Amino acid sequence: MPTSLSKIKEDFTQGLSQISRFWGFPKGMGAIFAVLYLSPTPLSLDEIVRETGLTKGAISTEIRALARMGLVHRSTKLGDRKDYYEAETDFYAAIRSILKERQNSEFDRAIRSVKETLAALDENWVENEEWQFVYARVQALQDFFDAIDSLGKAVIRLESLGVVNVQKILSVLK
Amino acid sequence: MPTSLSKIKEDFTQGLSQISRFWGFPKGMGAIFAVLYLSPTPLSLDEIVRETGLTKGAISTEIRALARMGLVHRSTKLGDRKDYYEAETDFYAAIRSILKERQNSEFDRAIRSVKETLAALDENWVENEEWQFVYARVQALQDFFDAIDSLGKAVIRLESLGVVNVQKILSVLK
DNA sequence: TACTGCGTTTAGTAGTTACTAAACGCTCAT
DNA sequence: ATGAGCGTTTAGTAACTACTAAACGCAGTA
Repeated sequence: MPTSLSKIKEDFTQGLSQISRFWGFPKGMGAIFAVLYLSPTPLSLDEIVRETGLTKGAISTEIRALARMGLVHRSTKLGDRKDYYEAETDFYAAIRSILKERQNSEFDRAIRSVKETLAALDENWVENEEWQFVYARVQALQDFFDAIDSLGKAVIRLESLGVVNVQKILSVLK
Repeated sequence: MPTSLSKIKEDFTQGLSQISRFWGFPKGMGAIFAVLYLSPTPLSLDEIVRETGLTKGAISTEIRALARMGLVHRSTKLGDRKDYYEAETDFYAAIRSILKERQNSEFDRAIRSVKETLAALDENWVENEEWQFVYARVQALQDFFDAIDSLGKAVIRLESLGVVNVQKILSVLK
């Protein structure tokens, strides 16, 4: 017995909702993106209301967040007062946009605080065991963050290279 | 005017708390890890109470989560009924452990649901435009997840390769 | 046996979050 | 002007989360 296409779409939307929630975003955000992503044409706010069951207000605020992240784009038709929204399909571009958006966020300030700890330790150099121990540990954490950061920057360049290059990276790491 | 080492430690702990919260974990979890990470010796539960200001109960539950993730290790001394905890310093090992722990989590089930959508589409093949469109989009998302997954697996091998190799990767991508 | 010192579990709570419902303001058409 | 049709903002709420305080269980010891 075949499953209907609309049922499949619902399941897909459900999946993206959970993924969204896992990453700390509202699940509605994932649902909105899913609906747009599976639509061949840009959708109006009311159409999204119909597809997701959310209210206009919620969608309005969440779609603004999605747009800031570069995951959806807003467009208009001439002689039509509605806004229309469509999903970004280049995920690497979206990631780059998200990371840029995040630039001055809580996250980066937190990461930076580790670097500041290191600086504070430098300025208050004392020649004792505890100091040396703390310094080494904080330094090690900083190195780790730097490594992750470098890799992150590498990832967001994948778009211009094509996914095939992932294999190249893996072969380097072998 | 020099800052005291204990003040520096506090700031560091504060920073890790925020990082922890950003990743969707309780901020207390970050604080506990920070305290352990900056301690040259394993600490007892009561010592962690003293350093963090949290209650035993909270620390008890959160340290269990940290242990599951491989971020802290529990040990005991002979003839001492206390447990002692210390931080994992090999972050790549910790990441590997976290990903393993996550294996059957909500996240993986969600990711898997995309693959299931693809399978459902395969089983209900119909030769029309909408079907083809949806199939192509879901396939593209799946490809993206696969690429990220490959990179993730690459990252957790960095430990055995040394951070230098990050430069190698970057040069490949250049 | 009772006591002491552990870690754990549980009940309750303050704060946060993801929403809804509805008022609002803006822009265009009449 | 007035009204209709948009998106946005706001006030309120139900559900959830990260904690606290305190009871609990379970050793080893006197």
